[in-house]
Amino acid sequence: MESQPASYQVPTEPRKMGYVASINRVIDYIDANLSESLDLQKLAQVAHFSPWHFHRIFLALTGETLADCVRRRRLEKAARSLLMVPAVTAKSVAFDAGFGSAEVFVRTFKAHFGVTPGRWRLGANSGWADQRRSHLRNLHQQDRRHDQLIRTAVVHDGSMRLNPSRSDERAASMDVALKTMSDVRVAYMRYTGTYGDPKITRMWQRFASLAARNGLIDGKHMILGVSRDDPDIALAGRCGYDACVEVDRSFKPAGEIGVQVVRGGLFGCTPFRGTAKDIYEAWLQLFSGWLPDSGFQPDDRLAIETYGTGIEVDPETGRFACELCLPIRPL
DNA sequence: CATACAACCCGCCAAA
DNA sequence: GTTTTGGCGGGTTGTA
Repeated sequence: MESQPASYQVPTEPRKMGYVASINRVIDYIDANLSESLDLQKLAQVAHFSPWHFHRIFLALTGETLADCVRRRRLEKAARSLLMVPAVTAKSVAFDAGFGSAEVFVRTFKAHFGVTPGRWRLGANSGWADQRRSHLRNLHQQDRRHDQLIRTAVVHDGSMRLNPSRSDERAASMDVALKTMSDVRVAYMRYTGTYGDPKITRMWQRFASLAARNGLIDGKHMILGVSRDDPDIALAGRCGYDACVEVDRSFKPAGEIGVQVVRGGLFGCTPFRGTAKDIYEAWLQLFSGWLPDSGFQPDDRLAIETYGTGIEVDPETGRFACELCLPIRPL
């Protein structure tokens, strides 16, 4: 996993699941309350641990401290806002994301992304792409089994900047439907890492069998995948993905499985068929191919993959079908 | 799980 | 006017 100070003991399996649930709950809380003040006391309270104990657990399992996590989530939100809403001043973007002053915002932004917010907004963020690439390389040099993933991820990285013409062709043929979805209460299992990683497929298998055992895959409950991050902005290895299944009020979180509400609203939806490796590029098509000329702008809700009420994966090819739903609002 | 302490970071003022 | 940098005190954080 991540590099950790040697003195920390990673908790043993059964207990670890409970910790994972607390950590997920706290991360959900952070993301939902970025503009509030999020100090250690408050977050430990959310997790029902003493500040000291929770700080230690969080660091051991996520590889970063709570304060670092809060700061990073704020920076990532601000970075998105800077690109998404050009009319708003950098200062108010900073306050929206929960920074206490413009000065701190500029300083921490530059320390994290390597450029000032102003330059980032002007599109001078290619340095960040390089940085993410090299970070990805470092991650996987520690783990040789992922050699193939490096290649695919780097190719994806390059293709999104270098080849706009091809996406234009496809945009014309892309069929996108506008849909309004309501909020959905779901049970979820969370993955944190790199999009496109085969570990996500394995998590889906674990999650599906668990859900089936609990009678949740019954042709009535909706199955969703939720991408929690923009891979162009979040550091490789820190992108979140939740495998979700709809549940009613009576369902209680247990062990590794948490409960959250996936926010509904207006989405631009397009059907997808392919393997887990292909899905990132399909998202890219929707985002950079369809969205710019659609008359809509991205909304800051989470992007959703809907799988209907059952998942069918071709055992031969690994192909599956779902619908990609991009949160949008009118311009 | 608590205390205690140094380092770090935030928030503020000034200014380029 | 907005964004960015520099400098500084006091509070928070990280860890022994």
